[in-house]
Amino acid sequence: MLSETKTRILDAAEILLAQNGLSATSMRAITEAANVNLAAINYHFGSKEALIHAVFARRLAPVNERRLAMLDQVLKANPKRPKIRGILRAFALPILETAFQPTNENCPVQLGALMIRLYTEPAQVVERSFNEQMASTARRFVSALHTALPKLDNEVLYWRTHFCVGCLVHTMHARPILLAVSNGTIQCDNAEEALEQMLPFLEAGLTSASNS
Amino acid sequence: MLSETKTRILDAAEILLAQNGLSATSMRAITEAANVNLAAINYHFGSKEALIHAVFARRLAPVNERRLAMLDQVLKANPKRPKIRGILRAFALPILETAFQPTNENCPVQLGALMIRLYTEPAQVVERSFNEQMASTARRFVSALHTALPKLDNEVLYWRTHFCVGCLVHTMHARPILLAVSNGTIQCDNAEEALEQMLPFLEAGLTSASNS
DNA sequence: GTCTATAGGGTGATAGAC
DNA sequence: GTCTATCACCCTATAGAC
Repeated sequence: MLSETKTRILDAAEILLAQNGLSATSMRAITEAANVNLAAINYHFGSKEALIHAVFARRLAPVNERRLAMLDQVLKANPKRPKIRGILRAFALPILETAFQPTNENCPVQLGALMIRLYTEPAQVVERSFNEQMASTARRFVSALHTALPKLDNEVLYWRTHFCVGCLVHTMHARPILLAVSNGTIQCDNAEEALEQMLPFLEAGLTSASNS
Repeated sequence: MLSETKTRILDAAEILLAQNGLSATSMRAITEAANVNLAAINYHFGSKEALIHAVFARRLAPVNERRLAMLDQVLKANPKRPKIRGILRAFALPILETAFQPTNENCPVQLGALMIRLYTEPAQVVERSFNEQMASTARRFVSALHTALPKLDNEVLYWRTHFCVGCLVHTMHARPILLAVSNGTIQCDNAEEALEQMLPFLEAGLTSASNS
């Protein structure tokens, strides 16, 4: 069980890290927001880097558990030819929901903005988080897609999975851009709506002919 | 004409900003790499923020010029029903080429890693760069896609354009991830190869039925 | 477990000599 | 245009009192 202080630090840290990025967020800013002392971070986590890792681990672990549970369902329903739409949904929905669910009402932070740090911040800081939390999950999904699309060349499958991840990542963190380019037409404030737009696009891309 | 010092600062800055991010890159690191004095940045650019803006402007201006020139060609060839593949190519190729073209042989920096900062770093720092350099170009392309896909609902078109940008951005900056997940199968070291994989995927996504 | 105090160093920016 | 020197501030981490 986490101490209350530890939880308060994690809560404050994930909001600030998501908003401002990893290196732009100071331990001072975190401790002030969490109403704890500066030394508390080092006592509870050891260092800023270890705190960052803990922030990612807390959010990613349950997301990936849910992803794999949903994937198992999809594979069990059609073991020989699992449904592409189901695989994509299992990959996207759990993380999209965290991206559209504010952590608390005072600060409706997009967790997508936190996730994007895994892909963009200087490698060594988040590499451990990425490898521990994401790599094995990604391989499970590529393997499922391979079963669903047996005729697709392996190399093409890797590329297309990569494109799917790109769509997902961009959808999670670049909502302001979508809002701006669409002149305010598109608000997009729930995961199901985003998913409904995304799934047909991704499935069509995955199943398209390689060159036409 | 730029002074030699100014150019050296821009060259050094773009490499470091791309590698380490905006706030993690100090003016001291830049001036050391450029072999100029610390005060030179403030003399030539005024501030760190103004330097960052100059770095983006120098690279994005020619890219967007080329994009719009290519788009004009595509629109002129088929004014009433321009080819989707051509529009996508005009949007993607110019920036992909800069992403795969090292700025100099000493440090083969991916310019894609620099571009991604436009999407991920704290908004106010790059907002001006984004608005000045990207927003109008994006609108021209959305409008062209609208002409090419007249039956597509406006809202759906915005979403799908957004997904296309996501694929492109991810392809430009996340090459290491593609390399890792594919177990080293995919090297991907030139723009044409990436484009060949991307265009069928995006076109299929853009033209897919909205719900199936 | 939580605090204060501080070490030791990096940061952007600027004044002023040359 | 380019330098040195310096200001005022922020940073992470830790020692040691309570």
